[in-house]
Amino acid sequence: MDTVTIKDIARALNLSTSTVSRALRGSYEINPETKRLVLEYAERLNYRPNPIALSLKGSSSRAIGVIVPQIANYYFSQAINGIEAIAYNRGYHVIIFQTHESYEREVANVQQALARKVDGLLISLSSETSDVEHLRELQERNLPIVQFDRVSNELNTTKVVADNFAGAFAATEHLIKSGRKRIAHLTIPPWISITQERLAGYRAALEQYGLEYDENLVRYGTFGPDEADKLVDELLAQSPRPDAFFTASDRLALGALAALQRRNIAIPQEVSLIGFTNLNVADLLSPSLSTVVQPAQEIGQMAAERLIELIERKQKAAPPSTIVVPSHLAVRESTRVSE
Amino acid sequence: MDTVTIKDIARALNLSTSTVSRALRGSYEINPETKRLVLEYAERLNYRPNPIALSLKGSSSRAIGVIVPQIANYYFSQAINGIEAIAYNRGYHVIIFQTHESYEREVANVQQALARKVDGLLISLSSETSDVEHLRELQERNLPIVQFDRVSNELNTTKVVADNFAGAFAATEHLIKSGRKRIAHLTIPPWISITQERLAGYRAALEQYGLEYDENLVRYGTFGPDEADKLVDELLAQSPRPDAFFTASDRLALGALAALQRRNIAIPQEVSLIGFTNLNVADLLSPSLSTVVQPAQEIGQMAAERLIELIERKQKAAPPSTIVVPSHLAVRESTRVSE
DNA sequence: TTTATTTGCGCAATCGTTGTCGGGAACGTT
DNA sequence: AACGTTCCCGACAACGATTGCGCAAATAAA
Repeated sequence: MDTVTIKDIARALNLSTSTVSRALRGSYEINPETKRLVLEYAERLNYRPNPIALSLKGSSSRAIGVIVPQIANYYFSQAINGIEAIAYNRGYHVIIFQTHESYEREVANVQQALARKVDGLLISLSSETSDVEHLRELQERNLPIVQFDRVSNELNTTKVVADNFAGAFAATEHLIKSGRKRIAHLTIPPWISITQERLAGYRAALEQYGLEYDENLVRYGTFGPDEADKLVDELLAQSPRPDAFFTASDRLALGALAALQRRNIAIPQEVSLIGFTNLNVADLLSPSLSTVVQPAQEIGQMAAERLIELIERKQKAAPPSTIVVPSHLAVRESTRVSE
Repeated sequence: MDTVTIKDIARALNLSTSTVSRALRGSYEINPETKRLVLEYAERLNYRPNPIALSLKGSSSRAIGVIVPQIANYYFSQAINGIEAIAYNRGYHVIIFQTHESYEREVANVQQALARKVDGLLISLSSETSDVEHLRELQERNLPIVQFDRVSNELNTTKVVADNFAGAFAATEHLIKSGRKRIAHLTIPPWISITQERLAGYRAALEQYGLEYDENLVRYGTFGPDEADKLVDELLAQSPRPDAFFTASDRLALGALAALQRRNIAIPQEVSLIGFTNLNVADLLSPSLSTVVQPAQEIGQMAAERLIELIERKQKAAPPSTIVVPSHLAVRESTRVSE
């Protein structure tokens, strides 16, 4: 009584549903005149095919699942923004799932996405995830998957990531060139892909400039609140004290900034601070925060584009590859030494 | 071959699909023994009912649609976070739509949500929306709707909003009490509900403290980028010059802050600045920004709770009401005058 | 005129699940 | 012995759309 179905059209035009269906999708074996009639009537009634019926029929659901640790995070919300923009243009819907950094919820979310018959999955792994069997299974069932940001190399899928190595290298190099010698690295859990890459970039820069890598200067946070305080304390307790902090996430950067200010440590006079973040307010902070800028939205866009290509081309799509989106250095007050 | 259906179970146990279906939902007219058999087998095969088939069948899709202007906005991403948390607990999925502040896309999104057979809709109107016929129609079709944040009073639905009047009143009062006399109000488009309420709070405070309301001090922005600059210029050009700015959104607050700094106007010495925002970095800005804090996540949660109640109780749910979530004042440096 | 071929369309199955109906077996009641 | 009840369960249709198959009429070829 409510929404128009193919049956309504068939009844009204005294045709069979098959004919209407074929007319609507322009099958060659329908009389042009009949076709016109159907099309006009459908237009007039504002007919829209029922996507639920279509998914049930087995074709596609025109929905993609997006699994991220947390929506209320500037990085991910921007990435989702990019994803949604592409998906919308291509006629797909986006169903969002949050893992809240929990492996269990990630597995549950993957199941749910599957049950919803999403045509493909975009995922950024939770910090707890080390085992990726739940994804491998999907892959074997031929569900298109694209990983982004936090990816696992155990999984042979297309991946879209920022250039973490180069970004970390550039940040570290910048600190070294501005005269810093004991550069601490405050980062996220070690088993996450981006942690490794950033750490590698950090080490490579140290090495290139003849500074020793001291693992006591590296601290791994989780994603809990206010843990930066503790980590900063531990690092400051060392002697000689670090003269620079390189942090690997928004939260840690802000946490470190707040922690240092609370301890009345002058930035950048006493210690420099640079973040690997995505904050749009970095230059309004006090002091304005130097950052390695990640193109979150672009990453989301590219991931969505790749996924849709995978969905629509299936077998004949390009083989899994890793797309590295460049990041760039934004130098601001927090690392500006005037000596 | 892939996912387990009720048919597989029926075949394996030599039963009919009807019986299996009934056994699974514990119908009383199934032999307990049979029931046990079915349940066990289903458990073993990890059977999950196909939600697509269920939605087609006409019952519920266990999905709710969320329509917001923009995900990459701290307010909305937090609200969505709250929504998702509640939805997840109650077994619902969240399908996200962005309007990008476009009326046309809002209408399209509403249609899409409908086509997806969402069980209910949470919506925060786009800034372009003045006509709400597209929603009234849904309402007449008995689709549960809850409006939040940017709501229309043309529509008799449950609404969840921050206490915009009280928040604006408190902000204005605070500025007045700290000695400000010409308080400018930088706000969002006038036809949005929250604009009206905040404006009313602003006016009420002026009136209560015997200050004249000057409409030249009120400027309406859109949601475009970098427009704050222009508005700030216009306001500063007046004489006497405003000695305080009260802004109504994150973007305007940050824009005003940046604009004032670029003009080398000292905050709070020359002008005070207070925002009606949801920024988590407000106290790390330079100067730290006084704000009226909106409980975005809580608003999302309450909206989701109300919606699900509406969905599950249908007719016998509570009648539409407006839930006002209190906001509070956070005074920081940007309004701290030491005279 | 008879036989092929094309054109245009309908029938029925299908996807996974549920609701309506009805029917056989076992039991209890006269 | 005949009838009425329960108790369990299966057949069938339906939700909205697609699709393989087949069939009739019209046209072309023989």
